[in-house]
Amino acid sequence: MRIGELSRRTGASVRALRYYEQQGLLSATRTPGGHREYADSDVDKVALVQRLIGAGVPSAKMAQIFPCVFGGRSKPTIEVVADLCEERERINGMIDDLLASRAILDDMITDARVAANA
DNA sequence: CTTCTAACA
DNA sequence: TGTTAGAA
Repeated sequence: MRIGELSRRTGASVRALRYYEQQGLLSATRTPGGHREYADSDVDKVALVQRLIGAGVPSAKMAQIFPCVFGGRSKPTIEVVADLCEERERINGMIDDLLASRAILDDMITDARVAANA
């Protein structure tokens, strides 16, 4: 499929798709006319990238942190494992912040209900 | 009409 | 990232 279809099927902008390629997160073959040609499996790859971006993982480091998933055929390094654990910790922090935010909202909602019925 | 590259009020 | 120009 070409970039337009991949864009529609993933929700990622065409711009973002080309950007992912620059970051080494996506590979595409070229048609004789120079157009990018993607495989069906790239839909899932883009979904993963989007998920990681959503989790706050810098796209610049993704290619190095996940060599086992993207292009690089190298074996996971000790440092890679360390980076992975680091990201995990960061995400745990995000989860804690979200829980705290929800708790605050819960209190606000409770107070608002009391005020509304008062 | 779709994609490509390069660049920026 | 969006967007835009000019070309294929």
